[in-house]
Amino acid sequence: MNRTDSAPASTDAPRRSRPHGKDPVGRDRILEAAARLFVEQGYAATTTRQISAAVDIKQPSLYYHFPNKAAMLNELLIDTARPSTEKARELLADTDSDPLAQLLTLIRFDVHLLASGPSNIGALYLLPETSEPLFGSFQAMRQELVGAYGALLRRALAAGQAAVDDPAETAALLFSLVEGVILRRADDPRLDADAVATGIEKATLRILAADR
Amino acid sequence: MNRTDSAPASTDAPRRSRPHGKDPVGRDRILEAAARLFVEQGYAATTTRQISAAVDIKQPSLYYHFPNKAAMLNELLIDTARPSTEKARELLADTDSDPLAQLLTLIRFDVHLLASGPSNIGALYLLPETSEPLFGSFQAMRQELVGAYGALLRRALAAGQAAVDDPAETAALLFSLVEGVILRRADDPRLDADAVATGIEKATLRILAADR
DNA sequence: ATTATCTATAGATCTATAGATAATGC
DNA sequence: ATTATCTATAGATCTATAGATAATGC
Repeated sequence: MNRTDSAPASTDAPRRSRPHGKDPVGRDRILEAAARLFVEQGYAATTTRQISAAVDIKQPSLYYHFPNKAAMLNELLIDTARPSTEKARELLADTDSDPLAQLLTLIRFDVHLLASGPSNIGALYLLPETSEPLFGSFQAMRQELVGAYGALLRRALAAGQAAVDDPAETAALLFSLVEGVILRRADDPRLDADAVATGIEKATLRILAADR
Repeated sequence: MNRTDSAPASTDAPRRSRPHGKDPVGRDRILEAAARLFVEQGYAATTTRQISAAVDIKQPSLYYHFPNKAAMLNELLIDTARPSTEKARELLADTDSDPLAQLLTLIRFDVHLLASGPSNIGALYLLPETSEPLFGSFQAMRQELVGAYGALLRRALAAGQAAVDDPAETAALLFSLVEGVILRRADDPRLDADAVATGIEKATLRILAADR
């Protein structure tokens, strides 16, 4: 709405043109606006006109940056999921470290990702539209992340660092405990990321019977 | 889609008319169809035409049963949330029983509600539209339920049945653990309700340090 | 007379395309 | 010449209302 800034859009990117006397809006500002609206209103309920208004351009101008509305959601989903997936790969590749500590590291990483940032970006994961095949690469990333929780838990069990009856069930439960942050933040926008991270870490240790 | 049944719509309700030679569709079948579509596609993405087609009537005929689309969602939300809220009230009113056992009863009740039934009905809670003021009475029921988790946990702590650092944080965490069932069921439609309930109950006992 | 449907349609969108154009960089 | 915008608009919806009508119950 309030587009009055005249500073360069970016500091390191090569300088671009400035038609109509303003700085170009750029994909990133459009994506930020779309993210906030998608999280607050949902994907289908958010119109391209609302997105364009939020960055103070006309609705058809969006199509210079994106081929369609779904491409915006796809990019947001992948950008949001990527850090977790990369962290998980990195941890899985390191087979020399303490697996329980690695699992806790992954959990803390994910919790901070979900609990920080200006908008509840993880709520994008909960949009019904994400289950469409169009967003398959995002779904694959999430499945990879779930798999990493399971793999790290099995390693911790093999190392005698945890004691649980049903490893698959426990891995799914831990994952949903982390994702529960999205639901909690939706209920309470002022959620304290550190308090939540601490609570989930302690709960994890107890669930794994790793604290006695 | 497949509307061929000719049995009476209901066994106990007073017999109603049958225009056009078919049994009347009735609010309940419409709500079931709407629920499935809202869960699968979201509210905004589901058209009134899709709902009507699912019960084999024409789109405007819906408006004989409901004033508008939002009224369908509102009724679904309240019907879905009511059992949990009533159970919670009932448990809170009984101050003579074992509070930890009561908390576990409430958790089991909610998990079964979310994990059973033909569609993932709890996914209605996650629709972005539910945060609109229009659905305020639903939101109030959910807040009451969250409050009950907190109240029962505090009673259990006072009775020395649990040991946690941060009761408010723990209550919110337990609640999100239960609601996590919605997310797990969205990922895996064939989720085993009993296995999940057992897993969550055990996790709860450990989180509360009530198992040692 | 009442119930539950139907047909027809108004009015309001919403997404995306076509083509023009102003500012910039070379 | 390229970039990033604009105006105008096609075409496809989507929700809800108006009014007609067939089947049933009294």
